[in-house]
Amino acid sequence: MNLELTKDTIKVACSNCNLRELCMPIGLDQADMQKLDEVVATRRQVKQGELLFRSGEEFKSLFAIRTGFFKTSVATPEGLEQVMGFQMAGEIIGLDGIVTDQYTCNAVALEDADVCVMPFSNVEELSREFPVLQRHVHKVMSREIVRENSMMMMIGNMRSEERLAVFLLNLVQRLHARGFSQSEIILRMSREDIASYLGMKLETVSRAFTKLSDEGVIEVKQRYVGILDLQALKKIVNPRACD
Amino acid sequence: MNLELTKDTIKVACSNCNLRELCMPIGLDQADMQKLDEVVATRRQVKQGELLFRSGEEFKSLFAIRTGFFKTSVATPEGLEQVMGFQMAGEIIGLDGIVTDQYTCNAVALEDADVCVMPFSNVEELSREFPVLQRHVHKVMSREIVRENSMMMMIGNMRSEERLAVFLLNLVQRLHARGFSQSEIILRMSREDIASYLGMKLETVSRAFTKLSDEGVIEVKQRYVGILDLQALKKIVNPRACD
DNA sequence: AAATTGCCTTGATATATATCAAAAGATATT
DNA sequence: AATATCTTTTGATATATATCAAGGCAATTT
Repeated sequence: MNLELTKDTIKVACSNCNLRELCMPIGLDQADMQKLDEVVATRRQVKQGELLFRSGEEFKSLFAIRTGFFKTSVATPEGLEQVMGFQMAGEIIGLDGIVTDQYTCNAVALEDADVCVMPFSNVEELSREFPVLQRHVHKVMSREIVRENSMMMMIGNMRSEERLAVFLLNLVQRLHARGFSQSEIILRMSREDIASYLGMKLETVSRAFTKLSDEGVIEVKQRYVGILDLQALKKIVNPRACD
Repeated sequence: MNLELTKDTIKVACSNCNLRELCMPIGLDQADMQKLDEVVATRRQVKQGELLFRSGEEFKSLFAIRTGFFKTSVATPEGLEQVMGFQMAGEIIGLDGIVTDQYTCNAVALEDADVCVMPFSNVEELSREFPVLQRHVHKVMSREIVRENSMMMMIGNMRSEERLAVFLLNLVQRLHARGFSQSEIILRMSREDIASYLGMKLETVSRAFTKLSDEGVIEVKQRYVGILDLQALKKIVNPRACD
């Protein structure tokens, strides 16, 4: 494997990574796990505001986020930015590049980040050898398809307040799965980013925040969001089911 | 391979299929092609209005459409239907089922259809043996991710007329790639289906049709749509570029 | 042929969100 | 500390689309 070490690229082993439950297939023995360490060629650091990859750039690798927070987006024909998603530790980005051998998105770090570079040739090679990795890769891609399905549903059917509620619920759920609070969020993205992601305008996002805040469902102070009433938030999304 | 033949299931070889350029990897020799015939276990016929699979059903197989036209959709919490896509000959459906081992969509035939049943275990097994198939599967999934990206962009940013224009352009383009007219479409779906897919209401779709028709860009007679001015239709989507 | 049904179109009105504009808070700069 | 810059909030108004309601058109049934 071509392993070039610079000050920006530090090799780490997936087998020792505390995120392996998120990134890697489960149920591997130590020996296999060590073989799978080879998917990752290098690590790369991305400072806040910097691009991990840009639309049109040649696709070579998938990236597993170790730390940090990313935004993926594309430019619309009119020159606006459409946010496609927000990604955090343990998540894989770059899947959009496979089909045309070019990334279609820009991926920008919303906070200092550290990613594992997984050359796609490594992924494919090891996938052939390890069915469990193969299955894992397929699931990761399928999950992204399903996620986008539900985004389409949301943008097509929900009102602004509901969309914001879904957005916040999804964020806390993912953060909580990573050991963070299930009731507090520090937003890494601007209101404008949220607006684009949810298919609305930033003013509408702001008003939706204010509304939820006035209703006592959440507490908002800049980019801090506290979930005061989780049930109420869920009820906004789905008034029927009161789980 | 478990190959049960009933009156509904007829085995065919991909190597002789006239859709192989759409479904299968390109650049295979005859021998490899015949090996890959094994991805397809059986064929299945689906009558208009019938389901190929339903949400919640156990995921076993992907399906390659040989003939016919499908709609995939999910039910919203409020009991409405959200259309996720329309699929035609040469396209693969069922990818959403991989992640949870259950299909998340309903797939209903909008006209009598004939599909190749590809047990996912076959797909994975042969993918390990044939890197070119492996790559193909990855591209198919990545393409779906990118397609949904652009749907999100469209629903989030475009106005009703633009959305309808994109929809029609996409349809003719795909139909033309399959040897059909590049200026005439027989819509297989209702106005309501289109509305759901595009994130609008059926009345709005109807008005958008009328508008485009009044402007002389298209000709509409029920489910027949004639493209009278392709350039104008493209210009509605992207006023800047006049390609 | 008349009647039923389903789908589509059209019209009138309501409403959610966008747009335009300004002020208020933060953050960074000098 | 004061100034400038950027982000967010809030208000007033405009507008695109949704909603409600009725009528038209085709296909199917009786």
